[in-house]
Amino acid sequence: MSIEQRKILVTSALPYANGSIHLGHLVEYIQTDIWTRFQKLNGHECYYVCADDTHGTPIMLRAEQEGITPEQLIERMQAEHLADFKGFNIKFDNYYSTNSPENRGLSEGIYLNLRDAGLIESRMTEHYYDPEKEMFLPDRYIKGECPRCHAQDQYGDGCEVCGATYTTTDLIEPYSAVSGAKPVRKETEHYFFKLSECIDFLRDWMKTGNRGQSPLPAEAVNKLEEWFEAGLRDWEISRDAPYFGFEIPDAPGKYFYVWLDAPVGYMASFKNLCAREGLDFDTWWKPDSDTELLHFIGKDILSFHALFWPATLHFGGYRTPDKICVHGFLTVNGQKMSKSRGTFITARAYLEHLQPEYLRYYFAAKLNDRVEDIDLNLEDFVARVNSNLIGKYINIASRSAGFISKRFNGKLCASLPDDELELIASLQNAADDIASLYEQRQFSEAVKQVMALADTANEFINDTRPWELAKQDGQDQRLQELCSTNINLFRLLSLYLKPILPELVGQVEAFLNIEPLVWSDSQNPLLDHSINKYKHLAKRIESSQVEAMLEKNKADLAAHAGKTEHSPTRHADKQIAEHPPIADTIAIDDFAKVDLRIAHIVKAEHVDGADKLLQLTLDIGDPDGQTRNVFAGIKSAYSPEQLEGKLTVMVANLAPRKMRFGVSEGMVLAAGPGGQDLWILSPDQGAQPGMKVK
RNA sequence: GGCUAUGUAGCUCAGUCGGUUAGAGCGCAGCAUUCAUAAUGCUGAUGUCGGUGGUUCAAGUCCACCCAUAGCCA
Repeated sequence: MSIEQRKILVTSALPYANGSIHLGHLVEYIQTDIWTRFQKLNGHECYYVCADDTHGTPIMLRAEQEGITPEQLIERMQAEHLADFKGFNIKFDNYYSTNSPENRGLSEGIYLNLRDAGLIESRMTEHYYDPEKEMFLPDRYIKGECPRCHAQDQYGDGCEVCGATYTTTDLIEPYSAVSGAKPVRKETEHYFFKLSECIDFLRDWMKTGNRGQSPLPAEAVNKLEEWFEAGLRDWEISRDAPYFGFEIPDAPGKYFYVWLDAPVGYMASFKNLCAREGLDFDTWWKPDSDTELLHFIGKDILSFHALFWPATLHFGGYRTPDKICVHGFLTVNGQKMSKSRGTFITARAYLEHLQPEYLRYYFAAKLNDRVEDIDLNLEDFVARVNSNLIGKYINIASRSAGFISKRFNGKLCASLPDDELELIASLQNAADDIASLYEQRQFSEAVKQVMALADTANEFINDTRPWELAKQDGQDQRLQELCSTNINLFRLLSLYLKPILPELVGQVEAFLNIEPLVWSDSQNPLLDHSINKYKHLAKRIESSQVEAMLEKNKADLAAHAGKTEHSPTRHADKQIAEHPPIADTIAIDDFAKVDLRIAHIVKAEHVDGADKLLQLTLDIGDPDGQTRNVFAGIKSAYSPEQLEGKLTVMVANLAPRKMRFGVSEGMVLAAGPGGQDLWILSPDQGAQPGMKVK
């Protein structure tokens, strides 16, 4: 394949410096890494840059809680992140930090350009303020009572129990999740980016991109149409001190909101690389640059990358991205990753028990160019790796190499008969198709095609029966031809898998005694060449390894419970606060007012139209056999089947409350911050329905 | 609640413009094979295409509603 050399800059979303890398993150880094490795094998000038996203309130508060500076915290997290990425053979050309001089300079420059273009405006706005902590609070740090269903401890943006969405100011009895203090409303000046004025540019960019092609997948275009339809709101880009971030140049005491400088971190990381490698930054970032710019992101941060980012770039004086590659989320065993189920698997826990390239292979076998969630089914993972990678692919080398080293001193034939050359050619001819699948990020289809070629190779070996020739006199030459053919087939398969399995194929190259393979090598068979003695290249996964990983992961999560809050998404304001402080002291009489009873969950069912609720039928030992009907906001943590038959504790004398779906006659007790991290209480064995808890 | 997606064999997924009997890999069963750290080949069984209703000569595919899963609503 002779092609013009392209100049391509690729990024993955920046991981937030407040949490560990987990398998969900890795979908993205592995996807990006495979794509960039493929481009490099194909001879293009391709750079893959990333950085830690280091600013924002959660970092500031966590550092404070640990008694260290934010700089110390982000340095430690960056080292952790880098070790995890290295463990999975993610090869960045540069990995940097948003807390860098380059990023400060670029962010300030973009801001000033936007200001000069008349797109920055300051307005007085009212926000919640924590008088004890003396700081403004992001919405996620305000909790209170839901204005619709009156559930307690709900966040400022929506109710986990009834699913209502509202704004923080609607909360009843709000309190600060940082200090527990009652927040006050306070006016402050904020800076806004007038996104509303960018709508024509964005509509146009969404349709035709930089080169007449939409930079977005169809699903994302739909989503943007929806946003355009609703009209774009201006974007608040400042935060008040105290804040860990960059101070706004012409506004002392005001800081850039973390999401302003985070994507600029892509540029900053690249600028840092330019300085090191002598590249010209402007060639890549000037308006109308003829280089390519691609961002790989998860579907959760589409708005930042498809609205704010292109608009800030365009009006800030830079080029816009050519492509936003959007992937879905990772589920484990068909469900959202969950700490309580032990499926919130960290990169570290995986690496301690399993080989990184097996996960790379599994993800590759499922990834495509669409915004779809992919599932890590652990049983399927074991079966698939063992049967495809070991049984089909590695086995081809293993069943041919012995003859070559024992009988022919490691030497491959100098020439092959036409039939064998034809077979090799049929694999060579697949190179273009497979390349185009990699290019289009259809990795699952690429893997499928490579595995079909591996099947062809195994069929060939079966049909030609080299092991029989080995026992016959005078068949040496034929045996050598066949085994040389098989080694050539194996070499081609290895090349085609190299973007996915760089480390394993590195071992293959050592075994074959060849220079690192590049894509164009597919067209030249390996003949008249000495290979090294075969050492087994890869081992099967034992399911016990997976179990050990889950155990270890569970133990880690338990050890860190309450210390670090993870979030399935990876950015600042999604992070959840620490435990609320202990409430005011009460007298025993106050407690005695609460009538707690052991309840038997007779029935649990989904509620039509409710996002968070399960309807429970509870038996609390009523002599007439009367049961209680309770709506509990625990759907995100439990399925009905998990609950039926269980014993739990309920408040039996709570005033019945009319909810949208019926009357709730009490509440069940549960602990945890919410979402999947919610655990209902259950009594020790022997307790009977109706017993009073005292 | 609104929106964007997804739902096809035990598992993981293909399925183009609506067009014969709905496919693949894995797993499973039987046979063959023993070069291969147990790996391979051949043969075979397996489906209420999430549900209901509609459009059509014809629906996995188009439409409406519902259910489930995930995400977004800045």
